[in-house]
Amino acid sequence: MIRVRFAPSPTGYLHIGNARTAILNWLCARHYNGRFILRIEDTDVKRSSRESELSIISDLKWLGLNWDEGPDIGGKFGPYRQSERTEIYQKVAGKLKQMGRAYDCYCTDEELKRDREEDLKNKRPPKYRRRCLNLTEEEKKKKISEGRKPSVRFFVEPGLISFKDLVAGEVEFDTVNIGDFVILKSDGKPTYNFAVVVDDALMEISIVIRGNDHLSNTPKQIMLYNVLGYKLPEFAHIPMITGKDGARLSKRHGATSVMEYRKKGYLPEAMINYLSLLSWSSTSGEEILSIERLIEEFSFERISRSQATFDIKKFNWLNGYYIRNSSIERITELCKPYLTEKGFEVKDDDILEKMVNSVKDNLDYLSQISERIEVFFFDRAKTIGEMELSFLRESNSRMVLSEFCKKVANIKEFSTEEFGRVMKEIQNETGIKGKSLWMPVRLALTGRFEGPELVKILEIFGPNKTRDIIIDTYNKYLKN
RNA sequence: GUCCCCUUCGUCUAGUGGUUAGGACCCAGGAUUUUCGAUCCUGCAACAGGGGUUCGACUCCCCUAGGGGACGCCA
Repeated sequence: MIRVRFAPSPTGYLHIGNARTAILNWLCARHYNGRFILRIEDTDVKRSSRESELSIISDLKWLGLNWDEGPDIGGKFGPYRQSERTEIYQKVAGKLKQMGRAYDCYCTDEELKRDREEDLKNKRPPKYRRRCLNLTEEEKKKKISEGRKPSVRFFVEPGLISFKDLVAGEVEFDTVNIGDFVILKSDGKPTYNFAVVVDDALMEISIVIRGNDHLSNTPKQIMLYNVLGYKLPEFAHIPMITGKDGARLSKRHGATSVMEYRKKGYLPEAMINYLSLLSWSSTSGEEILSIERLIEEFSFERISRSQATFDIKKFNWLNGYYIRNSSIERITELCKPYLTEKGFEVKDDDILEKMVNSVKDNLDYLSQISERIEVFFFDRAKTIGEMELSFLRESNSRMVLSEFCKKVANIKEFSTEEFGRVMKEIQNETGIKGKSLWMPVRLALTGRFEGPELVKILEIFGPNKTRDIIIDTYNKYLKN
């Protein structure tokens, strides 16, 4: 049974990079019919919060990633929150101390920092100097009486650690480059490198899929596995997602949280599809892939080793594709909150659907809806711009519109068919056609060069209102 | 500074010794269109550099350069 896990730290919103890690874990679990476990790594008391945990869970659910065991639903390997497993870590750390593979360290942050800076200044790799390795009982007592609380460090033995990563391939590390690292902080909480090993082992995680930034942590963890006699899992370090400058995705690259994209109106299936395309490709070469296809095609072999740049343009394209191919009912429903926010209320759902449908094919993301269908709520001919106005004042435009007004003024029951017939007449009589013929009408009606198709506006406004607006605009700007 | 990873069009990628180096996004042009867009078609554009190995290297090896990551009582 394949068991994989996603283990976020609840210190903020779900990050795009973490979301991708979650997706890959989930795809792997579903592909192999294994179990997907959610574990909360909240050992940093200061930075972790329940709000973050809740928002991460909410985003994961929105993406459609369901887990088989987790803090909210339990499971037989629980608890699934590290803050609730403190005694476990302390017991294991105690065992390590008994084995002589861990020891108390009384160094203060300041002392450690000073050593570090000195190493860096002398261009030496910063490494713990084992100041507390051979402390006598006297010295320990003295430190304690000074009010120092010890942390616990793992004793690193020299040697070569190598393993075969499912993505990175064969990797080897020399432990001389690794200092004795802290496994238990002075507040009694475990550090990441310690907790992750204990939990992954106890929760019987069989494949550890995580970001490539953890690759150099792996030898530390393998030492722990070995000393503790735990069964080693397989490792799969997936390439990181970067911004345009090649550095890991961060705030300065723009939106980095799933929440932000969610709010902007990106579709979850588009996000999963796009993120799965980063550092991975289908054997078929296709890029539009359903969740089912992604599960079916998941394979470590097709995950590339190089980092990928997050490209918002391609994401927009893909999201637009999904919007275009979703039902008008769904899109309309999803658009409602954005319209409400702008005060665009439409009682009749049929009309609203028509409005949304008139621009549905042009959206990158849903929140664009309000500006796109603004034309139906404002008389935009009243706020016409300079460029638009000068186009309207060209002789062709004047001719088209004056003819239009003249022909239409005496028609009692104006209809859509009538509208078409009148335009045809104008075309025949003046010889003006195409853009020159229709743009004046569009401008007079909407005040803008672009917008929904004219027929669709006509359909929503109705022939009479359409006519009235055009005549008004003509009278206002072109009468003399 | 030390260690680890990476390097094909601007971006995401295909490619596992012999290909006109393919696709997608972007961009440009055309078609269509009652605007923009959407759609269809066409085009632009890449093997980081240098050594090997080989009859033959994008592909295998080494070096250099560049990028990224780790070296925290953050995860």
